[in-house]
Amino acid sequence: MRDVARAAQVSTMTVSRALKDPAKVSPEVRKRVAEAVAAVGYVPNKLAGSLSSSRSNVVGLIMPSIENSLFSSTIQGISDVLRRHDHQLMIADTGYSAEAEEAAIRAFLAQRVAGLILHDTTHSPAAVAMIRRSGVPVVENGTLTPEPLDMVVSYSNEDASRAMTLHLARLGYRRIAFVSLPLAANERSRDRRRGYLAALEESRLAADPRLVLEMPPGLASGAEALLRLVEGGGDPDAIFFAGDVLAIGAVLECTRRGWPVPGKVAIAAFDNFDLLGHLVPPVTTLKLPRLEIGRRSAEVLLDRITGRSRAAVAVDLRFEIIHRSST
Amino acid sequence: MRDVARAAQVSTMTVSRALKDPAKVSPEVRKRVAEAVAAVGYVPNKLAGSLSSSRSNVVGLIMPSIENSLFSSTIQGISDVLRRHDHQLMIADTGYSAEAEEAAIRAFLAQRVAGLILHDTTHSPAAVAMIRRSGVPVVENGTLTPEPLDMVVSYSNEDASRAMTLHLARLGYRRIAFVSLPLAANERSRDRRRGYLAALEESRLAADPRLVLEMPPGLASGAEALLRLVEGGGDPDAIFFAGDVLAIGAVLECTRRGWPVPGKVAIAAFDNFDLLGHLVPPVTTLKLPRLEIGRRSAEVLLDRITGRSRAAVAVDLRFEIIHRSST
DNA sequence: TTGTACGCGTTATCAT
DNA sequence: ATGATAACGCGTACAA
Repeated sequence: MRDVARAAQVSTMTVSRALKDPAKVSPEVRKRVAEAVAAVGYVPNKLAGSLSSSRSNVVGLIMPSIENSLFSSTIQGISDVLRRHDHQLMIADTGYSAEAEEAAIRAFLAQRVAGLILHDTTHSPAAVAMIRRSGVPVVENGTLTPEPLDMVVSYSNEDASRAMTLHLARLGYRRIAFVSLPLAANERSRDRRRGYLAALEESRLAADPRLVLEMPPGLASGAEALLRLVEGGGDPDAIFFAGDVLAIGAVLECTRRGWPVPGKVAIAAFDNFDLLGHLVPPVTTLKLPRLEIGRRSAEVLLDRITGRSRAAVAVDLRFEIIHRSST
Repeated sequence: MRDVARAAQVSTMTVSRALKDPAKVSPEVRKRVAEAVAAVGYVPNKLAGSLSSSRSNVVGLIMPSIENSLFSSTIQGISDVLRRHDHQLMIADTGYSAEAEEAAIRAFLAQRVAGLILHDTTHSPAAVAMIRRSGVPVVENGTLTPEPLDMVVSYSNEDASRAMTLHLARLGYRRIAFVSLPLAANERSRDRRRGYLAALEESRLAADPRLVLEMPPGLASGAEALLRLVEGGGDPDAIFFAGDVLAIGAVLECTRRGWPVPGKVAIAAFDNFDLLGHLVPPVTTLKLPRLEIGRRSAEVLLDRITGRSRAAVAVDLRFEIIHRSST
C-alpha cells in the first residue's frame, strides 16, 4: 500500500479510504489512487486489515463429511450467500468425530473467523467453552436441537420421519418397517426413529422389533436391509428408509429380482436425491430444504456479524412429502 | 498472549517459543506456559502470526461448482491431507465463470493464502498476472493441461475417453455414439471428444455426426439423449456417455421401456459413481482417481509451501476401465 | 478532504 | 535459555 500511496502522491490513509469508502475521497484523488493500484498491481492484505480492525470476513463451516453429497447443496447455499456479501468460506470435516470437531473449532477460532456454522449439534465441553469465550456467532443446522449454542437453522428430523410414517399408514400400510443408519453415531437418526415410533402409536400400529433395522450407509446396505426385512418373518408391506442412499439400493434390488414395487413391498425414502424421481418406479420421499438451510444459515450469521441483528434465532424450515408410485 | 506471559512469569517471546518450538524452552518454563495457556483459555491469533511471519497455513481451492458430487471426493482428499499437516482449506466456487474465478483468486490472494488449487485450467489474463506476481504455488487439476501455470495433478481426459472408445470397438461395437456436456463451456468435454474421435480413427470406424451429441447435465438429459440417438437414424449399437450422470439417466430410461442393455444398445459411462455398479445392468465405466487427485494436489502443494521441493510437477494419475455387463 | 500517530498480536532478530 | 525491540500492513481516532 505504501507503493500505491507514493505513486498516487497521497498518504497511505487516503489510499485506504479510497478503497474502502470512496465517497470520502475527492474524485480526482480517487482516480489517481485507482491508477496507482493498477500500476503497482496492488492486492490488499486482509490479514493486516482484519488484525487492525478486529473484523474478519471469513466464515467457518464444520461438517461430518465433505464427501456425502447430501451436504453439498447446503454448502452451495452457504457459498452463494457468502460470496454475495463478500465473505469467504473455510471448511473442515470431522469424519463424525467430536474430537475432530473440537480441533476444527479451535483452528477456526485461531483464524479469527467472524462466525461458525456447525452441522453437528452435540459438542465436546471444551468446544462449547471455547465458543462461548470467543463470543463468535454460531449456527447449528443438523437438526432442530432444543438447546442450541446460539442460532439454529434446520428442519425437524423427528417431525419429518413422523410425517412420512403417518403418510404410509394413511395409504393403508399396516406393517411399516423402518431402516436407519446406526443410532449410536448420529442424533439425526435417533430423532428419525423417534418420529417413526410416534407415528406408529398415533396410528395404533404395533411396533415390531423385526421391522426395525440399523444399517451402515451405502447402496449394498439398502439391498441387504430389503432382503433381511422381506425374508425375516416380520412380513412388512412397506419399508421406510430413513437414511442416505439406502432406499435406492433397495429399489434397485427389487428391479434385479423382478419384485414389483409397491406390489411386493412399498418403499419410501428420506431425502430428495434427484435420482429418486427417475428410478423405476419413482420413489416417494421427503423433500428437505437442504439448499435453503445453507442460505438461511449464512444469512442469519451475516446479520449477526454485520450487527444488523442481535436476536437469538431458531429457523424451522419446512419439509414436504413427495408422493410417487413406489407407495 | 500477554496474559499468558504474565501468568507464566515470562516474556511473550518465550510463550511464542514454548508453543511453536518447545524444544527451545526449558522443561520447567514449558510447563508453566502450558498451565497458563489452559488457565487463560488462550487461543492464538493466526492473523497476527501470519502477518508477522508472512507465512500462512491456509490453502485456497477454487472449483466450478460445489454441488457437483464428482468434485466432492477430490475436496475430501484435499481436506484429509491438509488437516494432517495442520493447514486450513478455503473454498470458492465460480459457477463455471472465468470472471468469478478471477474474483475468487483476488480474494484468496488478499487473504494471503499459502497456495492455490484450481480445477479449471483456463484463466483470465488478469488472473494469471495476479498469480504470477504473487508468487504463490498453484496446482491445477481439471485436466492434464499442456501449459500449466505451475503444477498439475490430473488424469488425461482425452486418453480416458480414447481408451473407453477403443474398449467398445474391441468388444465389436461398430456404431459407437458419443454424448458429452456442452463443449463450449468446458475444456474437459473437448478433451473427451478428441479422444473419442481419435479412437474411431484408430479403429477405422467412420465418424457419423448423427452419433455425436451435446447435452446439458442431468438424468433427464441422459434419457433424452438415448431416445434421440436410438430413434435418430444413426442406428448406434453402443453409446458412450462422457459426462456426469447422463449414463444413469439413459440406463433408467431403458429399464422403463424394457429395452435390454446391451441387447438394444450398449451403454458406457465416464465416472465412477458407486451407483453405476448397482444399476440393472451394472454399467461399464472409467474409474477416475478423484480422491487421489485431491490428495496428491495437496501433497505437492504442501511440498512447495514448506520448501521441501522447488520442482515443477506434473502428475499424471492413472484411470482404469471397469468392464461390466452393460457392454 | 486529507494526514499523523498509534495499536492490533504475533514473530524475527539480535542481545544477554 | 530467555528477553527487548522492531517490524508486519492495515484501520481507528483524532487533528489539521
